Parts: sequence; C-alpha cells; structure tokens
Amino acid sequence: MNIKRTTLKDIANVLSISTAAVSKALNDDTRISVKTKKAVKQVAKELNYQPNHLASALRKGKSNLVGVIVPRTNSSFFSSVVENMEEVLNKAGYNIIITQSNESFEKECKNIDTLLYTQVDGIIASMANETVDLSYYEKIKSNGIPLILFDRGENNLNVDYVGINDYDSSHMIIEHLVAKGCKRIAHIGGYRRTRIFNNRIRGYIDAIKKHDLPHDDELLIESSLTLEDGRRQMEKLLALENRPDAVYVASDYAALGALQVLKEKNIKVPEDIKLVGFGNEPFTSLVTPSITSVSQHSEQIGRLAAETFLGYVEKDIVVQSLNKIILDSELIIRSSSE
Amino acid sequence: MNIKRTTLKDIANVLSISTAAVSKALNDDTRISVKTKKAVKQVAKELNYQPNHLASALRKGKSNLVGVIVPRTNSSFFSSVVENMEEVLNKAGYNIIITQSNESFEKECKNIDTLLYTQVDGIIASMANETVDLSYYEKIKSNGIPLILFDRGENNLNVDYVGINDYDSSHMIIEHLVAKGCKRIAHIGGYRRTRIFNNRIRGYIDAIKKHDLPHDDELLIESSLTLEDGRRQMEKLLALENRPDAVYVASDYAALGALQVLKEKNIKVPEDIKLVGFGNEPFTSLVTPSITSVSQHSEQIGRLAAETFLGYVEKDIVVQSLNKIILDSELIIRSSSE
DNA sequence: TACTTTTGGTTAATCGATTAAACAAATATA
DNA sequence: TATATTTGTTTAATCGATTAACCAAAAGTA
Repeated sequence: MNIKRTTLKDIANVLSISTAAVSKALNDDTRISVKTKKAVKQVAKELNYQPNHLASALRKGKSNLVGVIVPRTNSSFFSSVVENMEEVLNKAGYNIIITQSNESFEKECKNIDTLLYTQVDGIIASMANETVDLSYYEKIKSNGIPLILFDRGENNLNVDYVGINDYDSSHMIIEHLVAKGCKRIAHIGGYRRTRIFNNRIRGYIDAIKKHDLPHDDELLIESSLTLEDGRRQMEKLLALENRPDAVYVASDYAALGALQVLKEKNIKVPEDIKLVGFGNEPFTSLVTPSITSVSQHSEQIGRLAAETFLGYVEKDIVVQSLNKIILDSELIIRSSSE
Repeated sequence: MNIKRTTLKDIANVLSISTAAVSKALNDDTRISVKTKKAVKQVAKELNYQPNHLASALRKGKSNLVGVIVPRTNSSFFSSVVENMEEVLNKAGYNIIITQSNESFEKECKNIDTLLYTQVDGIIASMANETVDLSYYEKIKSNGIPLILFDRGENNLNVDYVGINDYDSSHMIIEHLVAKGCKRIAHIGGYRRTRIFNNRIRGYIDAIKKHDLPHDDELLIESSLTLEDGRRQMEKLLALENRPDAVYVASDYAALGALQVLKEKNIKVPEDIKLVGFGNEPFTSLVTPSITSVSQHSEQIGRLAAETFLGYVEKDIVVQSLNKIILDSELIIRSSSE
C-alpha cells in the first residue's frame, strides 16, 4: 500500500517556486503576495495536498494533540466529560487521543507511555482505582507538558485538578437520608487510597457523627465498586445482626448490584432499606425502583479541564502547581430513597 | 514548559560515537558490537532517553498507530470491541487512537481527517447512523492505508468487514417469539440505509412471511433507536387499533425506552406483550423484567478486526477487497419474552 | 540622484531518527 | 604474502515542513 502523497515540493515544482514560499503561502504569511497565495492554494487543492503532520510537528515541536486517560469509556460520566473536553479543544485547534486504563495501573502506565511517545502536547487524566505509585505521572511532568487531572486526582502531584466536592456530597446525602428518617446508615465506599473515595468516606463519617448516628465499623465497607462487588458487599450488610436502614454507595454500578440483591431477597426499597448511588448514570433513572444519585456536572468538568490545559499552552506557562477547581454536585432524589 | 529531551545525539556525545551507531545499537542491529550496545543502552537509561516518535515515524513512513472510529464509546458493545482490538494490536507493537462520531456524519468526517492527519497506519471503524456519503471513507482508501469495518459496514466500499449475521439473527428472534405463541410481531428497526439494520428488517420480514404471520406496514417502524425514540415508537404501536403481541427492537437502548412505556401504561411484559432487544447490553439483565437480547460476540469482533488489519501491514498487501467475516450471534432469552 | 524601506521571495539550516553507502581495521582465505 | 571477507563504525542523505537569514527588485523619500 504505497501511494505517494503530495508534498510541498510537488506544489513548488508545479509553480516553479521554492517550498518555503509554498509553506508560507499556505500559512498565510504576510510576505507572500496575494497572487502567489491564490496560485498555491489552487494547486494544493488540485493535487489534494494533505500536510504531513509528523513533519510539521517534528519541526515545530508541537503536535496539537492532547492525550486523555480515563478508567473506562463505557461510563456515561467519563464519556460525557470527554465529549465536552473534545468540543473545547477542537475549537482551539487541538485533537484528542482517548485511552482507557480499565482501572488497571499497568495499563495506565502503558497509556502514558503511548501518549508521551505520540508526542502529545498535554495530558488530561482521571486516575485508575489501582494507582498509588505516582512515578508515571511524575514522568509526564518531567516531560514538560501540562498535566490536568479530573475526578480521580491526587494532591501530591501538584498539578491542576477539576472535580466536585466529594466531602460535601456525602454530607448532602446523609442529610437527605436523615431527613427521611434513617437511623442506621451504611456506606459502601471506594478504596481510601483514592482521594475522592476517601473524601466521600470522611464526609460520611463526619455527617454521621454530626447527627449522633451509629458509626459502627461494620457499616463502613471499602469496595472496588464494581457491580459484582456491590452485590457482594450488600450481602455482607444484610448478613449483619443489626441491619442498616439505608445504604449510601459511592458508585452507581455498585449501587445497582446492591439493588439487585435487595430485590432478589424481597427486601423493599425504599420501605425497608433506602439506597443512594453516586454518579447519576442514566440507568439510575431506568431501573425499578429508580436510584437516588449525585450528578457530577460532567459537561462542566470536561470543559473546565480543557480550558485549563489551553490556559497553559496559550500562555506558555512553565510551572504548574496544585490548583483545584471544585464544583458543586447535585443530589437527584429518586424512588430508592423517597 | 520547555524541558530539553534526550536525543540520540546526546547519547552519541557522551560515548563519542556517531548517532548512527547509537540508533543501530538501540535497534539491535547485528553490525554493532555487543560492547557498544551495552554502553549505549546504559547511557540511554541514565539519560532517560525517550525516542522521538515523530522523527522516526517521519523517516520510516510508519507511525505504528491505528485509528479507531466508533459511534459511541459508552456502549458496552463498542467498548468491549475496542478493548479486545487493543489487546491484539498492542501485542503486535501498535497503539490505538480512539475517536467517537456520536452517530454524526460531520463528526465522523472530522475524525477521519484527524486520524489521517495523525498519520495512522490503518483505520478500524464502525460507521455512524447518519453516514450515507462514503467519500470520506474513500479518502482513507485513497490514502493507501488499510480500512477495516466492523458492525456498521458498507459493501460498496469493498473493504474488509467483521460482523454478525443480522439476517439470521432476526430469524432466530422470530422463531423464538413464534414458539412462545406470538401471532402479531412488530419490529422497531433502524434506518434501512444502514446495512445491518436493513438486514435485520429483511430477516424480520422473511421470517414473518415464512410463518404466515401478518406483516402490516404499521408493524414495521424505522427509528433512530435511541432510548427516547424507542419510547416514541412504542407509544405509536400501542396506539394501533390492532396491537402487536410482541415487539422486536433492533437496539437495547430503544428496547429499554419501549419497556419504560409499557411499564408506565401497566402493560404486562411478557404476559401482554413480549419484548426482544438487540446487543445484549449489561442493563438488559438488570432491568425488571430483564430483556431478551442478542449477543454479538464483541470480543471476537474486536480481535478479528485487529488481526485483519495486521494481516495487511505484516504482509504489505496492496489491494483490499470486500472480504466479510460473519460471526454467529446468540439469543439470550430472559424474562421479557419467557 | 542617492539612499532607505518595503515587497516578495530564495537559500539553507533545522527538527531527530533512520539507513544506504562508504570505509578502516581486523580476520579469513588462497 | 596478497587478496577477500567480515566486523564495527562513520558519513551523509533522507523523511517533509518550517523558519532564520539573506537578497534582489520595486517603491518611497530626502
């Protein structure tokens, strides 16, 4: 498969001018006459000229590509974030490369390597569940390109972060459940090592204490937050001597698993146990009963992360620092906690 | 943000040898002594050398990147296809760039431009719903890189295709519904212009005829197959004087919309109306009642598409032709049609 | 007229890695 | 010993676009 592509030289030959002139003409350099520009553009069109991105990126030291790393793409939160990010970046002349870590640290490292290898101008990422070793992210920083984190961030990296207020979100949820009369609220949370999940756990504990509710160890569970683990942990909670009357799950997927178990055991939701998820995935409104959840404003997160990146490249800023943009979340109350 | 990266030259300088020797040493050229290789690799490591992909790709005329275009990433089918594709390609030394068209023709064209611009070595794509004009895909072909289509393909492009047998799948569904005693089966299908949906429609019609069942025009509806349109079309079917006793929907999302409407109207599924979806999205097993659906073997599709691509680049084949790999699908029977 | 400025280019270097061709030194072969 | 081959490396060209530096011709200005 070798079809010779049109190059600047081909255009230059046709018009008997230098490649430099052609390059400048195509880039609308002021030092090229209108007449020449017209001629060049005409020939470029005729020969179906497509600039060689590799060559120009190599020369300019800039690829106009932004790398994106997400744990999964098949989550509506991440997919929406990416979509909005892309819109902003496209407008600024950047294209994006999406990679997914599948929550695996190893895969995430590979993705980082791929992106650096592809010479992206910056990376916008949400960290995998597994990730504790930050050396690969340090690698991005030491490469000198901007790194923007969203949702799953890490203070120690000292880079920009866009996300919601997880601590407050937990408070909001507990307030809601308390208002509904719950007295024994459990939390199936994520792993504490992940900052956002740790914040949700802290929020949960503080809110529980504030209302003088029981905060037994057995009511607080760390989980991988997959659907399957949601099932498993819910079964654990149901096996307790003293069952909770409400469960706050830090992810909609795990909440869905929990709901399945509750339904299978004929435990009425919300009458017997109230359930709250997190993330406002579309299916939360579709299942029966629909699940109360927290909306994270994915559109804004995507847009803000992109704009933060653009802020760096446009102003050619050299040093990044810990700079958090924290958005308010919104509790969407549905049948599972009514 | 300008941190000077280590180049071949830096390594060459340290060792007082030529950059050519360094390049060859790193690529394990047989003409370089073991001693030199060791020294070079040692220094490369010390200086944290990262090859400049742009430079090597430019020189070699090969980027080792494969572009992927999918209608959406937040569908478990596409996400699983991509995951498996990636696994195969990674092993062969290729990295992938994922782009999503959001079912928009315009966006798809942009994606193709981006990928060609990034100089990918090939493109694996599933076409957007909207796409009828194939000129952008022709552009890929005329660029001389392999194009592999999956799921949403198009014969007229004369390229490789990996997908399931949609015509047979429809038959399988109708057989199942007939066996369950259904006598008036409706089909909410996709747009006929999309080959797979056309095949499903043809399969539906032929199977219906085979069983001498009514195939009134009002029972066959073309739809965008979004959840919302699923609702809309289901409402249309319910407004009919002579309601169907089963509905076969060509997408799980639309089937979910249909199910919502049925539940809202207190129509019992499967007692009053049986429902079948398509795609075996995870939520089909999660909703109540769970939805009968068709599994498309996403893992295999992904793997086969990747291997087809590799077949071209490894053998340096020049001409592509219409070459279909058709897999069998599997009907997963659940409560909605029991 | 004589000098300056502007216009519209051209030349040549450059980005960093690869590779064909050349070459010196070491080793093998006749 | 003389010649051929192998080994290990260097030189220089190349991929295609960009750009700093340079230059000739035209136009402006004192």
